[in-house]
Parts: sequence; C-alpha cells; structure tokens
Amino acid sequence: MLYAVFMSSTLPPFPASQGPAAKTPVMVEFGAGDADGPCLRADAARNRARLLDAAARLVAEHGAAAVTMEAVAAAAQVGKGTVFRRFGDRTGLLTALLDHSEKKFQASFLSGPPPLGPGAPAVERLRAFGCAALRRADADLELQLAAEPCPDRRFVVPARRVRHGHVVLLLRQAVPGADAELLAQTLMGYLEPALIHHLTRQCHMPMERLQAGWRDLVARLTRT
Amino acid sequence: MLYAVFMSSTLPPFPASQGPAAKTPVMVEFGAGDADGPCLRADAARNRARLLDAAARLVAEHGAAAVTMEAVAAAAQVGKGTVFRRFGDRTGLLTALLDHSEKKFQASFLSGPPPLGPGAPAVERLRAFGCAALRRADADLELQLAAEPCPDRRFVVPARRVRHGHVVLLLRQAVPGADAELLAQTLMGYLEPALIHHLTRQCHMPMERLQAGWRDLVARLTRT
DNA sequence: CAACGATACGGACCAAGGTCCGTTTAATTT
DNA sequence: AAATTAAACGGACCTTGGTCCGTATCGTTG
Repeated sequence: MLYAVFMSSTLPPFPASQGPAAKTPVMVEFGAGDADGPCLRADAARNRARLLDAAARLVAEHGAAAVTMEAVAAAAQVGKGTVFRRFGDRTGLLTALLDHSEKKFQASFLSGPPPLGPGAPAVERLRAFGCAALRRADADLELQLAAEPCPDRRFVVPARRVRHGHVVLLLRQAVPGADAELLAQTLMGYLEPALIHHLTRQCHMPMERLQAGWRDLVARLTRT
Repeated sequence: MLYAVFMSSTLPPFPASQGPAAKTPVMVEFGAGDADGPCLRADAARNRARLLDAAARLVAEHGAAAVTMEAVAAAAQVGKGTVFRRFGDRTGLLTALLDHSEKKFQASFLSGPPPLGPGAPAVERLRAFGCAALRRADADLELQLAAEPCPDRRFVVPARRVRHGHVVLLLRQAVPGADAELLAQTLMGYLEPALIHHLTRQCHMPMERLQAGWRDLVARLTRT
C-alpha cells in the first residue's frame, strides 16, 4: 500500500528540539519496529505506557478537559518533561490516545472487506467510508475535538493524510475528469469532528440525517 | 433583512463573568446604538479605540503572533483586565480587528449589486459568493487563522452564521429538494481559512484553481 | 564487569491567556 | 453642587502549555 507509512500517528513526535541545530537528530526512521514507536529504551517504553494509561483514565473519569499535562504526569508518577519529550505536546498525547481506534479504522477501509475495503465499486466505497467515518467520529467526539491541532497543522496530521489520500484515490476512479484533490477536501470537510459536534450536539440532528447527507453529497459530486 | 441582527460581531462580548451569578448581567441589548458596541461609556469607548489601534499596529509590524494580550494592553497604555473586559478573549479581539472588512463583505452579498447581491439567479449568486469569499480570505489569512475560536465555538460565531444563513437561503432557491442545511455546511467548509491556507500556502495551489474548484462544486451540488 | 556514550528523566522556569477584586470615574439624580 | 450608583479600571494572581538543562539510567563495547 502506497501510503502505509502514514499509518502510525505515534511515530516519534520529533526528537525534541533540545539544544541548537547541532545534535544530528538521527532522522526518524519510518517503519522500524512494530506497532508502536520504534524500539524505545526500556524505561521510556514503560513510562509511555504509564502515561497513556493515566491519560485514558483521566479522560474516562473526568472528561478530556481534565487531561492536563501536569495531571497526566502526576497520575503516571512521572516528570512533566517526560510527557512532552514522549508526545511533543498536548495534541500529540491526545492523538496517541486515539491512535488505536484510528488504525483499526484505517485497516478497515484500506484492506477490510467490501464495501468499505477493496472489492466494491469506488462510489460505493466512498459512501461506506463516510458513514463509517461518521460513526467513528461520533464515538469519541470529545476526545477528537480536544485533540484538534492548531489550524495550520490540521491538514498535515498523518491520520488525516491517510484518509485524504484514500478519498482522492476513490474519487479519481469514480469521477475521472474532476479535480480530485479539491473534491476530496470538500468531502473531508463534511467529516470534520467540529462540524459533527455542532450538528449532532448543538443542532440536535440525528446521525441518520448526517449519513443521508453524506450519501446525497457523494451522489451529487460523483454524478457525471 | 432577517439575519441582520448577526451583522456586528463586536456586540458586547459577554458582560465579563465577574462575581457569581448574582449580578443580573443586564442581558446584551442587540441593535442598540449604531455601528460599534452599543453606547459605551466615554472612557470605555476611548480605550476600545486605543486597543484596536494598538492591536492593528502590532499585526502590521510584527504579525498576528505578536498580538499578545499584554502587549496590546501595554501598547495602548491600558490595564490588561481592560482588554479582556472589552473583547472577552484573544479571539474576540482578533475578530473585532476583522469586523470592519467582514461587514463590508456582508453588505456586498446582502444588499450589493448582482451577481453577488440580490438580483441575479441563486446559482449565480452562489458562484459569486464563493469566489468573493475566497478572495477575502486570501487577503488577511494570517489574521483569520489566528482569530479562529476553539472547535466548539467555531460554528456559533456571528459572522459565520450570517454567511451560513445566506448560503442556505440561496441553496433553498437553487435546489429545492435538498437538505440545504447540510449542503451549506459542506460549501462553507470549502471556504474555511485553515483549508485555504493549506492549499495556497502549503500546497502552493494558485487561487484560480480554488475558484475553479468552487464553481465546479456549485455546479455539481446544484445539478438537479 | 567497568567504563562510556547516548538517551531519558525530572522539575525549576518562562510566557501567555484568563480571572478577581479593591479602587476610580463617568453619568445621573436630588 | 453634592451624593449616588453602575460601570470601568488596573494589575496582582492563577493555571497551563511548553522549554531547559543538570543528573540519572540504560545498553553496549572492550
């Protein structure tokens, strides 16, 4: 798969910008090791696990807003600096928390059974993709909202690039003549957590309406 | 005009959550006074002007990132608390900075000459609206990015509601059978400052492509 | 197993947004 | 003009994200 490199959103955050630019940061090696970050040192791995565990507990017990970097550090019995070294920033930590389910989702549309995975016609996959994405977003909306990065990073987030790439691919098949890039961005916009939150929680729209909206959207956009 | 109440995005921010809920906050009175905030006390008005002036100067000279609440307060020779009382928060201040041009834009599509204003067929107005919005966004992207509120307020911002309402109206005319609400959200998503920033500044797409994309989008969505 | 270099650790420190509340001042009433 | 009151003022203070760097630890090499 061409964009498999993007799958893990918890690579190394970026080797901590410590000291001036004279530290030869060893450049992140993609694809090393297995699922999680490429072979951390023993203590680092242990702390990472403790931190994620503590963060998850905080979310479960007091909501995403309670996930303060200091609170997490304290709950994991670890120094604050450690949290930042491991996850870069708050967004990174929250994203790591979402990583597992996001990867499952990715797997399902990259290589799962049709109509989501390969095997079904592009338009049908597109339909299924949106509905699945909506369901997934609805599941842990609060966390996804809290994990949203600042505006100028939002489109560079690995998870988003994977989804985007997928939609572009499907669109190119489904509607060859069009500007797939832009069409894909439009479709992705419909799946934005902030929008879903607004529509479902603030406007009280039922999920079915959003899904119908997505199907209609796909229909209109792919109509030749 | 039905949604004229939303036009000024610099009403009173919200009477500062001072003290417990026993202060009878007098409820914001819409539509009082003229353009700017409804008849402030003399000193308040003076300070407001000074603050906006100082903020604008800071943006011009050192970019939006330099617009620190303390920096603005200092530059305007005013206490920090004053800045917050007047504008609520950083987003409020930045939004106030954008208010003037936003109102001009609103006027142009609410009551300006066709094809933007009333008089042209809905689809045509929709096309014109997007292209104008794209141009406007491109003008002071940095500021608009910096003014973006947290995810769960993004859709409640007055300026956004005006635009949204307008698009819904046009869509209802142009494509009667559809779910105009959702279609409008989709279209609005294409005009999101963050997206425009990504496409033009990070992907180096020319503005013309974005505009063509918009026209295509409108064409597809309004096709019966 | 001792020495060593790379990596991780921790918490003091900084910056900036946001709140609080005692004091001052503009407007209104008598 | 004095008294009164609602509103505005200012800056100390709190919280939280993020940085820095001296110290401790891991894992490897001789």
